[in-house]
Amino acid sequence: MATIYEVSALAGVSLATVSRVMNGNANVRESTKQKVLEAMATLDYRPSSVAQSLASNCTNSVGLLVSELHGPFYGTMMASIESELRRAGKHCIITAGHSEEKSEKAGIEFLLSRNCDALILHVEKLSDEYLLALKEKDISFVLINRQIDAIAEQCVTLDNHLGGYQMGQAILEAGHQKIAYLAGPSWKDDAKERFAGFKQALEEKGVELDPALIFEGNFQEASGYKGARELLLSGHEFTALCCANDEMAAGAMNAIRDNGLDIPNDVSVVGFDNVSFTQYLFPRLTTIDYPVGDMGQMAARLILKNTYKTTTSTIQTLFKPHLVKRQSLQPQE
Amino acid sequence: MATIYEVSALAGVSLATVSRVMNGNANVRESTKQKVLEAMATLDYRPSSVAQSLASNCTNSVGLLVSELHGPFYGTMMASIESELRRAGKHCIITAGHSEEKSEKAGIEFLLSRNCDALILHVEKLSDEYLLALKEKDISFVLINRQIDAIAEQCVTLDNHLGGYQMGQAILEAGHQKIAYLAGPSWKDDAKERFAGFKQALEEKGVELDPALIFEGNFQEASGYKGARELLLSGHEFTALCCANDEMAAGAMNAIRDNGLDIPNDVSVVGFDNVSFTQYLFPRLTTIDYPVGDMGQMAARLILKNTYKTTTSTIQTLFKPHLVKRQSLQPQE
DNA sequence: TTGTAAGCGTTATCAC
DNA sequence: GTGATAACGCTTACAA
Repeated sequence: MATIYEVSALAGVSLATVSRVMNGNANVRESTKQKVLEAMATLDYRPSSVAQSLASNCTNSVGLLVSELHGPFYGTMMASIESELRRAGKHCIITAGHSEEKSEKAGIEFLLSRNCDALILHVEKLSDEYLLALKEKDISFVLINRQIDAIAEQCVTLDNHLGGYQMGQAILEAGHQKIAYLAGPSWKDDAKERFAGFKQALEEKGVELDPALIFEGNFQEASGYKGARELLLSGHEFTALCCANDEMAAGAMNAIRDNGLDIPNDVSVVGFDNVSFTQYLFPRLTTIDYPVGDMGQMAARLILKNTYKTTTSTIQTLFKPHLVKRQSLQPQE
Repeated sequence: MATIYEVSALAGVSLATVSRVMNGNANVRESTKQKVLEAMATLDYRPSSVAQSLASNCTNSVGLLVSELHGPFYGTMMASIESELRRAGKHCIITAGHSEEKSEKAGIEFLLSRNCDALILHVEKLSDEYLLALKEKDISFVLINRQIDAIAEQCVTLDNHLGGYQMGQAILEAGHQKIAYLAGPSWKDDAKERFAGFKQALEEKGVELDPALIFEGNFQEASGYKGARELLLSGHEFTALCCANDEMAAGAMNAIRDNGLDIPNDVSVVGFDNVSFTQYLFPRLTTIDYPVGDMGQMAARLILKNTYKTTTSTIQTLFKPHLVKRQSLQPQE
């Protein structure tokens, strides 16, 4: 691989001049610039990004920590982040935190050991304290799907409460009164907020939520299956099942049908997130859209603005969900 | 950030010694080693991976090019690759090729500009020539889901022909005779092979495939919907619909039901790939398993073995698919 | 076992 | 405008 030395020799100029035409900022006479460009071309020169990083103290890399690299939710998130950063000439190093504290810490350490200029973190188990300590260490990062008031300006979040509220509204408007709820894990803020918003919608209309019709799952399909099954077998009637995310809704739909019931004639189902497979479900799932693509893009822009000062686009940190009407929710006469 | 100089000063040893204890290969007296370790700890020293890369001419990074970062297939692939590499202390830089030649080239250029030690490529539009030229340039890479005989040892592939054959066998064993096929794009090798294997299975049993019951889609859900719909409206009867991948199967299932037919009573459906959402479909999709996780892991191991010489695990480049029986395929009396 | 010193390929600060 | 030259923070012969 040719180096800048060979280019400078061939072009008959100094290192500095070659560097100048590469970076295009300083003034170089057009004719010398051409000589350099030619030399680069004939040598098939490519600058060493490693040497550039060492000299400039900037790696142009941002670390991305997600819970899993598979899964429709993270897929959309990673895709939007990568594409936004790549347009700006930055690359991302992606790694997984596996929803475990130790693993999330290790992931951050790993990214830091790679000298990322900034991090985008989707962490579930890490404490606020740990994250605030990162901030103290002058590590620049943005949190996605996590709210810490002290650093609100670097948190990109969804209004989960509103989403839960919209879900509640939707089934009430459809005339349902006997309603079951498949909750997410209560230690997760988003799960709590979705549930709180949901309950608020019901309360406002004076509809009571039977405690026997609440099941706490873990956001995975299997727990959706199990939850719906138990709810069904408990004997408490319901005409609508609201699920705190789409995975659980998918599991629940299977359970409902395995119990011989029809969706949505016997029971309506509503999900949350609007991940891609919801359109493949039968019936197509009515759900609350989580604009994870937009949020990923915004997380990337925050980095671009704060760390690289390369964009001035306006910043938004709180996003709003919205109802997506499909066929799994049916009006109750 | 503390540097190696400060560590060496504090520990009262030379740079080289610090470097030695960091890398753990050369011999260092236990007592001096402890001094160095202590100094590192009190300074909270972290080596600069950038400087290490420059000095050692190894970035410990492997570039990964996939068509899209979202999508269940790529998700599983990326997850397995990342986890295998990470265990070995390597990181991956992931980017998207978007199934377009220009974009795939740009992706590779991008990864190369980042000085990756090796690449793992899932490319669709790039020519064999281009890939062989990469090889000539001494760029170390492995191809996933792509067979080029001249560099077979660095191609990790699935036996798609066998998969198509298994699919054909499965529906014949279930007693179907009137069979429709939703093919993948004919310019893709995997699509061609799946179809060829499928046809072979039918031919061996003397079952004819009506040309009017073949539709060429593009592996996306929408084309599955469209294909199934056209097949249905064509008036040619069939009791089983075989799809060249799961996405199209999902679309087809929606089309079949939108046309008032039942799955699997009126028509059986079989998919290919066994991506995660197939278990959420109703009825759960019978499909051919594509062991993409194992293949991703193997791709990573190939890199670990060839580029980093860090593993000696045995290498396998051809993988076999297998039938996964679920509920969408029903025996025909 | 440990130290010295020459790279690695850039950027950036000065002069000129 | 252009050229020297000193960083940047490590690794790695080669000596000692």
